[in-house]
Amino acid sequence: MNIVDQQRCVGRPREFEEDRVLDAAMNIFWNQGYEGTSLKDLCSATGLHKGSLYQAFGDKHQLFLKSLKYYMEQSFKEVAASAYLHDSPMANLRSLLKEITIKCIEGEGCMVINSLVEMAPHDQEVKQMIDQSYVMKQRFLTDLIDRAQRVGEITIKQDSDRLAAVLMVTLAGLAATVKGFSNTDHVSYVLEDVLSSWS
Amino acid sequence: MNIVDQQRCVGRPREFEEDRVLDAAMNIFWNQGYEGTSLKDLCSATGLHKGSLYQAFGDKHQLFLKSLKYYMEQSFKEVAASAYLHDSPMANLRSLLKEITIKCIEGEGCMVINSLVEMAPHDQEVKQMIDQSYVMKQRFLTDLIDRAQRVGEITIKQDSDRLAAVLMVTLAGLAATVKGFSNTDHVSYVLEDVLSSWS
DNA sequence: TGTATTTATGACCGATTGGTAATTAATAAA
DNA sequence: TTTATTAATTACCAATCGGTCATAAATACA
Repeated sequence: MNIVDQQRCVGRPREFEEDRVLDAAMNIFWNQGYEGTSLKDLCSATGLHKGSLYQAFGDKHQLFLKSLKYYMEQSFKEVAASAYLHDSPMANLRSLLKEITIKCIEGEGCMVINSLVEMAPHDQEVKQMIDQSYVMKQRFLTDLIDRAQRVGEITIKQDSDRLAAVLMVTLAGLAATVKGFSNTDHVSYVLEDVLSSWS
Repeated sequence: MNIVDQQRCVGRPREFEEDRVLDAAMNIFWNQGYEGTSLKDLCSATGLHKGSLYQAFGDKHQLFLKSLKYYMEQSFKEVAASAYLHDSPMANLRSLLKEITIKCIEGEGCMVINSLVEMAPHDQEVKQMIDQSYVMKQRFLTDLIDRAQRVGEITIKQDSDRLAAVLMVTLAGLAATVKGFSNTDHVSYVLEDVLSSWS
């Protein structure tokens, strides 16, 4: 019944771009957490009044879920590309991890890890979202490690699955650790050190 | 002027043990975070009315700081002992990490990492407390690694400082990761896998 | 030019927030 | 027994919380 490209053309037109609002909401949730962010904060960050916010995105919790989803999509896009720059799988892995590290330091953490720590134990929807992305990311890493192992760039003494799990935990640790450090030099080396012990 | 062991003996005596209240407050902050815990929560957890809570521990933030300090002391005591069980430094390191992992899974995370993620960027006092304990713990690990390197149980290809930093980040990652997993099998192996690549 | 429909705005809601202060109760010292 | 001192309890506070609703404004269509 619905025509796919049908524009909403009845009634007063929206005065905001949905993605720009989502981006603003994402940033403040990322920075302050769910409980730490009030509707007032969200209004001043997005420039919308709360009535509009509710009509467009639902209540605070729904808006958070949409913000988190938006974060996951954007951050993955931004970072995944750097895993296809080189011929060598190991070089790709390195540049991927380097890119993640940089983004993590720049953003002073990762919204997924923040939400995992704050909400996952008490919020089934958040937990599920994070779990899904976790599985996908770990698979992404496993593939990369697998290829590196097949060309002899990484030892085959350990399973690619388990090496990927190590990386996932290390990345989570990175995202937590950067929240407490002004000097991020030490942190930048950790992933390199982990990789260098795999050759 | 003050006699050290002088009991407070003037006025109505307290009906609670300070440590028991601190333990209850710690547990609920640990579980729900700072913003996620209300005074009502704290009252029902401790059994005290808020008037008493304020008189004895100050406001919510001060009570949190005292709870966090209490957590740090208790958890360190509980865990550090397992680093002196064996003759081999590597065996001591292993049992220490195993013990930390178990406690982390049992407690569904670590209050220090929770607080780091939620509060450190916006709370200077929390940040300082965590930073101090971080330095101490890393030094503790560095010593252990150093001894293991001197008896040839760990490769000297990498600096003990940097290996300790890797462990610290991995442990932070562990504390974050367990908050999203019902099945903790995979997680238990991560630290072993890291260690096994150091031999 | 109405009319229908959607959006923007701000007043409004009850509940809860962290925090205070007055009152009562319990003890030691005088 | 009176007095000083501290603790327990509760009534109370302004501010803020997340959320709703009535109204005005802006568009497409008839």
